[in-house]
Amino acid sequence: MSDDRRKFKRESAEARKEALILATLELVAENGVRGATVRGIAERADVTQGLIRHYFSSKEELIIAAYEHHMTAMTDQTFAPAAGADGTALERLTAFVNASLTPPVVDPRSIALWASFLNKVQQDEQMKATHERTYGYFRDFLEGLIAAALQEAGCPAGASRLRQLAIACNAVIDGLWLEGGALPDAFAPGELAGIGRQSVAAITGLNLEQEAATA
Amino acid sequence: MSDDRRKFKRESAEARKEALILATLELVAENGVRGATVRGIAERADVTQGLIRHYFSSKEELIIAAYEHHMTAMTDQTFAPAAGADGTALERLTAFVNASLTPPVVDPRSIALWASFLNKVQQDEQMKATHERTYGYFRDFLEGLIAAALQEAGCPAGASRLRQLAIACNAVIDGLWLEGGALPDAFAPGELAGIGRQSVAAITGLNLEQEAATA
DNA sequence: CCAGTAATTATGCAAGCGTATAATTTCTCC
DNA sequence: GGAGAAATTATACGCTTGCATAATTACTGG
Repeated sequence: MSDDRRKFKRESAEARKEALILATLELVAENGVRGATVRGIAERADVTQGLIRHYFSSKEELIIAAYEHHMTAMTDQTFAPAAGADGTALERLTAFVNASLTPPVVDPRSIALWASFLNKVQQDEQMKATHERTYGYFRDFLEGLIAAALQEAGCPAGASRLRQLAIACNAVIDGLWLEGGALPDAFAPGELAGIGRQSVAAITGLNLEQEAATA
Repeated sequence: MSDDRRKFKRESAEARKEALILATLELVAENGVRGATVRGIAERADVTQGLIRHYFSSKEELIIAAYEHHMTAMTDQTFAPAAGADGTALERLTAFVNASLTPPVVDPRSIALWASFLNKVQQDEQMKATHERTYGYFRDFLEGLIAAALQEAGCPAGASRLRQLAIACNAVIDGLWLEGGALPDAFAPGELAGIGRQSVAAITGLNLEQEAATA
């Protein structure tokens, strides 16, 4: 009948790698990088530990792959809503703030991952490069949005002031992202994004108080 | 002559505990909680590993003691400059922002410690309590300063708005603290505090642009 | 100055770690 | 349908870990 006596099923390299990476991210978020053991990851992915070595030449390599996977997912989630060239610069800035401060970007698991990876990022050159590239991309993108919105509003700013505005707005967004992830129940849905829009508005002098129109 | 044949020196319980805690914080900042091994800590404190068990009944207990030590040091450094009742509320708010965004509060090691402890904090009840108490104290204190400064300026705010302002200002400070600690060379001395003052000013509508007068 | 006691070191143990390699099992192709 | 190849499991090794306990060493009080 339905009792399948097979002891395992073969999967494509892609599917297996992804499953292992997802299991790794779960355990890293829960127990940190060192707490994410090869045996634990294998169990979470429903395979035996030997298989990990078949797809990744070391635990280090798996960790790096997982980190890159996570960073890509985060940037995709953040940038997609604001990447469309349609709409005014102000609308795109608003969409960016909103996306950065609502799920799935705001999420306890993301905070935990960010914290867990921090040590490794500071020590491993490859991870450091990934981190700085992502971070720089984020801030430059934000600075570009602010510049365009200010231009649009008829009050363009110099390079020095633009840099300061981007640093400040980036900081509010980061800080709110952190608070929302660390204390998920302390804020009503949408409250964080609302405070974010108001703060960015106050700092830049722009008016992005209203919710972004959904496309 | 000066060749002291003694194999070790006895120290007071206080001094030994503090030395062990400081060694623990160093290693936790460098390698995370799991990477701070009993043997590593003992070596860093120039003792043998057995001594740790003599002063702390387990590694867990040492970690908790180290966390509490660190949190106390952080709050002391942050609150001391603004705790003096002298000066206007605006001056105290300014001093608070400055203290939060200059060394030794802004420090790569603090960020590393914060990240390393995060996992443990979310799992251990005692550490969680310490964390929430510290965090709540920080935000309530900031909210009080903002309330007093607004009152002083003749434009008091309601409870709901006050809460939002405190959340937003707390977020900017946290975000800048994070950026300054993660990228210590990206900012000129005092630049972070300057951006912090400007941002808090923009968000609250207060005017704390000038540096705080030193007492 | 010398015994007693507490601090400190020295040694050992069981469990868990990452990694390596051999033994199986599943699938594909002719 | 059976042989070859690749995926997966099974087993083992050396090392590190936290913890326990015994053996030393340094200090103190009479």
